[in-house]
Amino acid sequence: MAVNPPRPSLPSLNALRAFESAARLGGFKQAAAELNVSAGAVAQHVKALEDWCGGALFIRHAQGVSLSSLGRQVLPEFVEAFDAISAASQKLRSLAAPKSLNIATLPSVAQLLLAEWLPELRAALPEARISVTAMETPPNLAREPFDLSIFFGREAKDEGAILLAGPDHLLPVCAPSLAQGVSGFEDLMALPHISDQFWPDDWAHWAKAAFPEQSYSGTGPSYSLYSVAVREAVNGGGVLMGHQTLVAPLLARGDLVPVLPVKVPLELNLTLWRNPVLAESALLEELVARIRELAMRG
Amino acid sequence: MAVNPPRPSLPSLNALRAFESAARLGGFKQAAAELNVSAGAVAQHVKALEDWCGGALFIRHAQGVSLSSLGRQVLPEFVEAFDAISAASQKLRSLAAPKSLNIATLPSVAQLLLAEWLPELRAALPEARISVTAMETPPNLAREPFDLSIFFGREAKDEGAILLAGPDHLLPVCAPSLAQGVSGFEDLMALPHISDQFWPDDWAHWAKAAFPEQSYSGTGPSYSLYSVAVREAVNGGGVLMGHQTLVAPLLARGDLVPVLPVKVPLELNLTLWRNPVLAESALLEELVARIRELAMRG
DNA sequence: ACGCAGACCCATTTTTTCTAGGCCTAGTCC
DNA sequence: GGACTAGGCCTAGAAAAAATGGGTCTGCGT
Repeated sequence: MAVNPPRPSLPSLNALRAFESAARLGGFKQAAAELNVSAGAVAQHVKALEDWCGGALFIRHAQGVSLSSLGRQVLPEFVEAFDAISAASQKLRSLAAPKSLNIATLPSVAQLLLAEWLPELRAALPEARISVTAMETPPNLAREPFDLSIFFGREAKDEGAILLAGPDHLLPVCAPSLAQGVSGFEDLMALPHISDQFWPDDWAHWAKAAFPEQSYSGTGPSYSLYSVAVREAVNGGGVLMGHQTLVAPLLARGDLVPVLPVKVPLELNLTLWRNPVLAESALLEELVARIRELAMRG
Repeated sequence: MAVNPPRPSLPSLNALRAFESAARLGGFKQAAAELNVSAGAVAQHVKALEDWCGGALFIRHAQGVSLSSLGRQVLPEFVEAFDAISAASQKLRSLAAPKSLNIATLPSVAQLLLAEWLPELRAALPEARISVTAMETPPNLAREPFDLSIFFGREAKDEGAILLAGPDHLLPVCAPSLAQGVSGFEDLMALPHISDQFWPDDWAHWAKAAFPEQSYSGTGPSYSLYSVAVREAVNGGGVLMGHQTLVAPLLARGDLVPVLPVKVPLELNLTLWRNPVLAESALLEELVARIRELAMRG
């Protein structure tokens, strides 16, 4: 008795993080996505925290939750605290491995642009260790361990955002051999339409903007990786609805050609974001400058 | 493929906490005590963190560890961040249950003083829910969920410290019946000496200061709980080396009497600490004021 | 030289955490 | 107004993480 009775303690850090995430993003589901767990796990953490403090942090509605007044009062502190943890971890990472530069980007950008640029980047920064991580959704740079991210954004007005290319355009492209004799919408429709699962509406969007009077109902093979779709197009497997930003190197090289000279602008700009919590680093500066250069050139 | 590839993520919060604790306290063992786990667990967490960032955070010596330069660079950020987490949690607790007041104290203080005071405290603060948690070592109020702590301290110059009683004194006490006819050191030595395992040197200390020319080699029953020792003394089981601060109520009531009129001062002051991270609270103010009053009176 | 303190390593066990799938509720869309 | 859907809740069981414990190693201080 009285040896080491369990002392009351603060709630588990993971529970606090689940609360912070759910409160900041406005839902257990979004928090679950951010934390890479199931929504149920988040719900359990939040419940544990509510049990600990004895008050409700969220008001449960049939569709979603909203912060209770208690939750609203404490949220800012937790956001700041977890921001501080993340920032400290990032600092630790960058101090421990100052030569390693981590880039997060879309699989398509990684395979079609970065793979193109990397030899030159490596040559320009021989001492750096550049890693590329492909992902579908942009990382929260304040919370995930990357130095840079390259994604398509609507407008690059966030802090640390750098426009890499003007508005993206859609244009149908295919292998040179396949393009011969195609001169109008009908000809184009007669060919197989390659599409990508990440941008499933590209064909419809292009058709509607380019040939509003025609009705488009396309079918064709679809791929989850844009680069595979591109490869198929290069191999003569059909016509791909090309994102100019991404297929530019292949157009320049002549591997692909525009089928019809009709470009449709999109509200997507290839944008580079720098991690806002990281300290200045000459190496990183240099990498950013090189990428800008390469993007401009392409 | 490319569905949801595991994204690199920040290190686990528990690993970061283990690092922070070990670095702040200067050893895995101390960190283990603070976190209520074994030292091996702390070592594993720290190792995981070192693997994550790829650098050593501690330099291992045969006896203990010391911070590496990397560890030294990032420690302050982590300390601040975890302080912020703790503060936010405390705020959550106090907002969710504003009427509950948690006091941490020594078992002896809880049983001999607080138990004495509680009826009056409850009467003075009827709406409050006062909880008392007994523990051997003072809590880190910035990190553990208590509003107040009451412990013996050398000098109350920390922030938030309030002296509850002047320097503590040792004096031998026993039941009135047993005290009769005891008039000197010899008489006292002839009686059973009750001692407490938390302060095992009380008798020797008192004897050396009060009767330096005599040699003391005492034996007698020893109890892990001071209050049990006190009860034994009240029941006539022997002479207890009393801490004046603690036995004052019993002396006042006549349950115990001084055996010899020889008090020896100690460098221990019963001190009350207020949680430094908590916001102002009228209820807490009132409780502090009442406790001061009761302590002064006793 | 010896004993000791403190940390490491690793297999095992315990605890925590996560998932899966069914249920419930309230908007929404024919 | 009935079906559908989104978003959370609950519970059991599975999976993963963390903790323990004991054997080992290394220098420091007697």
